[in-house]
Amino acid sequence: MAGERVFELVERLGTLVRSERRRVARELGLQPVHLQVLEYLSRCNRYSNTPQAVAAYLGATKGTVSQSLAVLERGGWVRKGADPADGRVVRLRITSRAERALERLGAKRGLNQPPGLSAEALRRAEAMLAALLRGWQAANRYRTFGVCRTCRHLLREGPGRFRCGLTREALAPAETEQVCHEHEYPAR
Amino acid sequence: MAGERVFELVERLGTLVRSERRRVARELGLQPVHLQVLEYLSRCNRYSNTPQAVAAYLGATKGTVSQSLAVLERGGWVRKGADPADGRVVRLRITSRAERALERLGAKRGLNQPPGLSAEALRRAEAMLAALLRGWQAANRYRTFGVCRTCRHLLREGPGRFRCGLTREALAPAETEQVCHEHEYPAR
DNA sequence: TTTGTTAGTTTCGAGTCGAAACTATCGTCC
DNA sequence: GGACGATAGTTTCGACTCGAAACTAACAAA
Repeated sequence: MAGERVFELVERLGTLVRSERRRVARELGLQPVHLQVLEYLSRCNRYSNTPQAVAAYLGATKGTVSQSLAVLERGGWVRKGADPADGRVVRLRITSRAERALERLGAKRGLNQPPGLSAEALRRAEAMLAALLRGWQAANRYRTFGVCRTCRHLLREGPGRFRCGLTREALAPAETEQVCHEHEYPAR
Repeated sequence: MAGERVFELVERLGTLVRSERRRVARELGLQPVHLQVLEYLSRCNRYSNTPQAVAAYLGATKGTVSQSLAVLERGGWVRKGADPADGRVVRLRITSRAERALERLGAKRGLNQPPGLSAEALRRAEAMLAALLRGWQAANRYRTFGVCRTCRHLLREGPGRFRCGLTREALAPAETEQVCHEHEYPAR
């Protein structure tokens, strides 16, 4: 069956990406998972920077994430803060040190792009992978972690004026490009 | 840049596949990596069933793999044997117990195929992913771990008659569908 | 006020992982 | 044939992951 083969290819690609990440993480003296946490926190919006959201994103338990965050905090990569509205909630922010590290990493990552593929082929691959991801996430009821721009809850109130239909809060245009743990694709 | 976005999508897909694998592994009382090892050993050919090949496949060090294999052997999933020609080499075989477990797993995996994609779309996705994988592997000089059928070393000596150009040995048709650690795509 | 829920932390044991030191075997070169 | 170097694996160490379960604290509702 074709789905089987696709599954396998994604696995192999995943192995490659992972071993690449492992290499980079070691350079920074971090575990691969730490890098994933930092990458997520650097791209998520203000509703999604909690330990719980990180756990959902990684598909790990909250206990595990709690420990990883402790390590990251000790190392000066992440700072924890209290939520003004809810005393139970912890708000996570990456430090400027982590930001700089991620920037260097992003610059490097641009270098190891798959060669031998035209820009057009890359665009098609991107669309295909996105569809694949949506299908799988829907089938397995995972959180989708998309950006607001593609979310069913986003309200467009005018040119450059946005609002989240869930929280009723206004969103800056730049914020609609961030990842949200409440993200849902529109019903088709 | 488009490559960046593709990289990200592959990562997200990888996370999904991994958390799915974690679930299945836990059912069997195994670590996710153990499952990967068993899957590899069930599909590789007779040149590729060594600890070193497993390490290359996983992108891990031989020390790490050695420990994982010890765990798998203790649990009765894998058996080690000596190589008749080279006293340094260990040959790995999965037990019938492991084979049965993988079969049940494969049957299940068929169920969680991405829905909402036509057979044609799946075929295109497959080709796209394969090209992506080849590009990345070539760029980073990773071993490709393809099946003999797609290898530059495979010699076709007649209908249903094959030979490996590296080892000079004859290969049964079924063997040309197995994964090899010496695999290389033809020069383009 | 009690009861239940939610967000996080802590603890435990088995295992991962890389690095480095180590053993054993195989080729090669003189 | 013996020395040397390469190769295949194993072992050891320390920091960390991971899930499960017990736990704390804050919130919510009845």
